[in-house]
Amino acid sequence: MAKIPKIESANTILHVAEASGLSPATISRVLNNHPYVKEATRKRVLDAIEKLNYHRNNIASGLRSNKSHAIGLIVPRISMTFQSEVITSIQNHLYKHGYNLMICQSNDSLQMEREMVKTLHSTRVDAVIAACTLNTTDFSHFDFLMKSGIPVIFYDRVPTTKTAATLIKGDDFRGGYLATSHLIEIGCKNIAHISGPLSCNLYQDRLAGFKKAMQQGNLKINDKWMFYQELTYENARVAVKKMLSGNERPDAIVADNDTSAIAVLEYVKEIGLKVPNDLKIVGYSNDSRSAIISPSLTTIEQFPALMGQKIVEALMVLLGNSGTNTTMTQEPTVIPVQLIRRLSA
Amino acid sequence: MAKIPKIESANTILHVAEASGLSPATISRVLNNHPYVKEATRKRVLDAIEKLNYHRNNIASGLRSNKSHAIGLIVPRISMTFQSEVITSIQNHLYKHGYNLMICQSNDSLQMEREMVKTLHSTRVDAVIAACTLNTTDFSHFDFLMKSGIPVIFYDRVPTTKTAATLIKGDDFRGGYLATSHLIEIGCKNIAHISGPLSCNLYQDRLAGFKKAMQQGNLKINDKWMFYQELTYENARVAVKKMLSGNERPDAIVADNDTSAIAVLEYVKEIGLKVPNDLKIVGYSNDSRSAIISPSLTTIEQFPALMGQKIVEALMVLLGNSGTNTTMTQEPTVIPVQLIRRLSA
DNA sequence: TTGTACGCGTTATCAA
DNA sequence: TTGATAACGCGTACAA
Repeated sequence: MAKIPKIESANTILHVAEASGLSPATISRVLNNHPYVKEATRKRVLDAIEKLNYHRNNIASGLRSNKSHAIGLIVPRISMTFQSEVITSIQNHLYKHGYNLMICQSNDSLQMEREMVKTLHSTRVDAVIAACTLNTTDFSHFDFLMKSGIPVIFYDRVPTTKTAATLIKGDDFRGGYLATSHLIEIGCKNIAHISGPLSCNLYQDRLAGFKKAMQQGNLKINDKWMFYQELTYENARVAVKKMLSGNERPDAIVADNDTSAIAVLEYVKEIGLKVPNDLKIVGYSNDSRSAIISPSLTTIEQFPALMGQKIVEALMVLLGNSGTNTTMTQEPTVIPVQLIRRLSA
Repeated sequence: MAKIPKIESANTILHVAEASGLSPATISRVLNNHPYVKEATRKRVLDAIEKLNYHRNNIASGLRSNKSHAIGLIVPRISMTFQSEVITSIQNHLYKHGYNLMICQSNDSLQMEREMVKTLHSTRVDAVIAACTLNTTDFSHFDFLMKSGIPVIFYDRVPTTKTAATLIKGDDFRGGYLATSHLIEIGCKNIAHISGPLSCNLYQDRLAGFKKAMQQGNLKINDKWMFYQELTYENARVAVKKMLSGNERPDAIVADNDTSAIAVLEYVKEIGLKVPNDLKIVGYSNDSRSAIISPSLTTIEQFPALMGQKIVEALMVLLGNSGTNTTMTQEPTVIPVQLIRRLSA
């Protein structure tokens, strides 16, 4: 037999009003830090609030004021290292500004992403932050939010076409460039590239950086060494196997994430080649595994915590909570990247 | 000059009612899948909803029905591998049941945790899921939620004292036991232990498992080899340095997380000892790094995805959404653990 | 500086 | 099976 707990239904401003001998309007004023409240009155109200253990009902408040103080976040997968670090940062900063974070993951499904936009609209979040799926090339489902007055910030995976949304992205061009030109500087001539799918801006930009460095180094790109694929461990393994089975072998590989670079590194060790002597490898993301593997992996740091901070700063401007009167630029905010040199290249 | 976007203010059920020539009440019935709506009427409503691109205002709905369809989550840090995998699982399962996830991180601060309980109460979440801070020994701030009719589920780091909340925990006793008895089976006699702080149930239980295995193996516990500390890389390094600088040296170390085990492994390699020959090491959590490091790390798998699933299942029972009529047991639900044997032990 | 009265959009109750 | 009406708790225009 389950015991039925006695539920104290929550106090309202009416209770506080009664307890303090004031009107509900005054209570509301105190709660919202209105001017024109006598200090003594404020104190009386705060005492009553304390005594009754009153907590504002944000649902009712939101209905009236049209502000939920919740921010929606759509993300492909919470547990991807880079994403989880951005999210950690976003949540910490948002909380300081009095906003809550409502989190949705699309699992890289475009259909889920579309659904979640609707859900977040229904929830009347004050804004939406989104990192899109790998295959989102049409971003029009987000227009609905903006038309309804809900600002949208895209980060990491962002639209390449014109949009009214705010964009915050890593410097993927420079990341691709740094990785490649580092290899060239240390003497590589035959550089392979494991890229992500070009439907996604990230990999377009990294590829452009790769090409730029190759061109500057007067190196030819060998199409047999270029792979465009989802960046899984298995795919990378297949790719490197192919590359190393031909007559000509690359002397270096640039991979667009650390998972792929790790797959390469492990395969190469398995078949008895030495890294970096026989083959040099550069990854992307500075995943926690990259410092641990041996030889440790040279990779590109993306500063996820900084990205989270910039996202929230931009959001506060959009929501009019920023101290500064900054006008939003239409240009994307670009988060820097840095080559972390370790032993693999 | 920023251009002011034209904001279409959202349609309400009143608009839908007008467009379909029905009353708001009927629209609401359709939205909530009430019985007693004629099929033809339902169709008429759905058409109007479609035409107007209507989306229910969950804030208003929540005010009236006293259900926000949001679940609060309090977690020490989103980006810890284990936590982020549990969260991923929780979010995926919750979404299927039509609930949103509002996420807060305490950064292992008890004061933040207390604040967040209040915030989530104000938000009128339908339930709260919490993994507490390392130093939460008094859980009374959660009582407030339960008194207000908001059920609480603790997972991973749970209270050891009696509580009305639902508990879902890993089998930490067995994890500690498996790690230790494995070492004993392969011949270790002098086993050290790097434990977390005993304020936390996790480490109490793992320690008890350790002791049980030691006792069964007729092995003596050497107090100089027992460390109780926050499980950081640096702390573990200091600990192992101390252990290996004495006259007697352990032949194996059980660490309560993989970060500590990795710190041990790296230090031991630095000073020229061989793992597993000179020293055997077992970690805890099956962190992604543990398979990558060399030698690869023997560790304990905790099945975070399963834990997330069980959390949501328990929640649906508490919220009365479960198909089954299961009565909640008062016993904690225990998620199994498994020894992952690799090369370090 | 404070109080009165109304409305936000939805759902529940009751009556038809 | 459907409609009229009140209520959820709060914020704000307006009056005092």
